[in-house]
Amino acid sequence: MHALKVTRAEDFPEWYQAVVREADLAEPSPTRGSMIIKPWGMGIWERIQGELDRRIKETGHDNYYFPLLIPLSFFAKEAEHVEGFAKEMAVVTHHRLKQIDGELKPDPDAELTEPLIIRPTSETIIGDAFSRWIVSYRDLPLKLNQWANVMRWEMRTRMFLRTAEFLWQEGHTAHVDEADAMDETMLALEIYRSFAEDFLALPVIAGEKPENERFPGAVRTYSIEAMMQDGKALQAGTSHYLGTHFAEAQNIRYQDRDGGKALAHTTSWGVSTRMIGGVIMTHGDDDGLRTPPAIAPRQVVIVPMLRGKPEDADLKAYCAALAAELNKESVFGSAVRAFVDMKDAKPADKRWDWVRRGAPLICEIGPRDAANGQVTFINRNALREGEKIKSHTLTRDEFVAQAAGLLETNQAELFAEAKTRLEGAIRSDLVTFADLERYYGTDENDAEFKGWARVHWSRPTGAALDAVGDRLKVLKLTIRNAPLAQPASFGVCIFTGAPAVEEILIARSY
RNA sequence: CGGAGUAUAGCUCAGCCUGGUAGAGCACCACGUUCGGGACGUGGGGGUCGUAAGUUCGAAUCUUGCUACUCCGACCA
Repeated sequence: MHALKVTRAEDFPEWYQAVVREADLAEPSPTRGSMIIKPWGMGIWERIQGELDRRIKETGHDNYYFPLLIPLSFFAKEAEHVEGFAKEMAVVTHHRLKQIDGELKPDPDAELTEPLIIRPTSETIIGDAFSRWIVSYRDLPLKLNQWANVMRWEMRTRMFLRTAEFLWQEGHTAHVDEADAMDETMLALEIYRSFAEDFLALPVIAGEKPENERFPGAVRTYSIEAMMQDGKALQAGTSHYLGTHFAEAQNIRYQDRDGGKALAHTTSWGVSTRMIGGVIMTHGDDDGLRTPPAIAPRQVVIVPMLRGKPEDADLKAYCAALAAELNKESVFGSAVRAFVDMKDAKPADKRWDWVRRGAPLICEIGPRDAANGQVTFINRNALREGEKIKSHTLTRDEFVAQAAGLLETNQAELFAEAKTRLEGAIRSDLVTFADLERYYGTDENDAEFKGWARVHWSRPTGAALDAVGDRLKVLKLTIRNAPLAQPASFGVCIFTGAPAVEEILIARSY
């Protein structure tokens, strides 16, 4: 009897929805396509924010905040960029409401002279600021970051993975030349890779996106790709080298040493609340989420077995003291986050609430534990032995001394498990397109687990690349990226038979 | 935006075919019994059946429009 009604094997999308709901991560909101992020979900995002913000600042970036609303005319300047986002922009056109025939409507007399766009991303308005702030080569590099919400009017939304409004971090930088901007692009990508692996326990493959998957307006786009438990790929972060496209569109020029005028080279990079979706689909099980300890808002949850009797006072004191001792320990560079769940509810219910949320260590302390100076706990990573819940008992001193180590072990185990799955599910023996068709098949009802394929190709461009995309689309596949780590020599292109120049990852994706 | 499905209590759903004025389980509240672990008994609160219109003496039930959500696709970071 699992804590969730749906299992991953029965229906993966339903299971995902169930985890989001049952783990108290988020719920659908009355606003179309948007979600209410609940405490456990927001707590996870706050941990992601805190650590990533630290790493971003550590590498020489400062935080700024730009406005939510962007003048429409700003988008007209970069053709590819506007083409990429035009179909999903929310537009603000009025500044007043009025009762008309008993209905509250935008006041026709209060139409804005220029419509405002709710930012889908901030390149344009930040570029405008850059053009004023950058005068000399001495002003470069300019390395900015902002934490913000953005809105893209998506046709089909899914909690955390693709919502109309989402939270993210967007870095924007300007540099003297391509070499310096490319260094920055790769630095951001490496921050994401190491952050995902070290902190979220998400093994990822970093690489360059093919031409047809680039960010609108980018010269080169890089991504980190993670593998979900259904074998699909999730793009968990992106970094773009924008060349001088935005500099040209927005006149970001500087005076160089020789007194000449030159265009700045810009970059942008971001990760969003989508990462939480990746954590769910990587680490969740049929009892809910297993939250990686590094991002768990509460790492050790203590559930006192209260019985509404006078002895409860002693038990509460014991639990409070235990939490205080744990809080003095440190793990992942911060204090251990221990919490006593004093909610007036049945202990068994509280236990299952924390199991579904995925608190890494759940202590269930009864009067006998308190009397004997013991701690009885379950480890969310190894919740069951067969069908039965497995509980452990240590002395209080032992538990306090070992807690940080247990959390670190759990973090490492989650990563190792996901890494093994990732590496075991990449086929590199598919060398012809027929091999690819045979493996992925075209049967609509084929629910068998399919991982990724790592294949050689000749990097076709333009119409030839579109043709490749069409052939893959039949198999519901897309090119994810060309991993940074490439072999010394190549075979032939799986699509054209021409000599290959690169290895790429192919997968079904979110 | 196309295809399919769904919409009845906080949640999961029954009732609809064959129209007669609202049900179950879980959750919630009270009391009691339990108590090293998703306990049990008794009692109780809670729904204008997504929405609008039509047919009818009478609509959760039949008809039509609309809306929202889920899944698949298209689109997309």
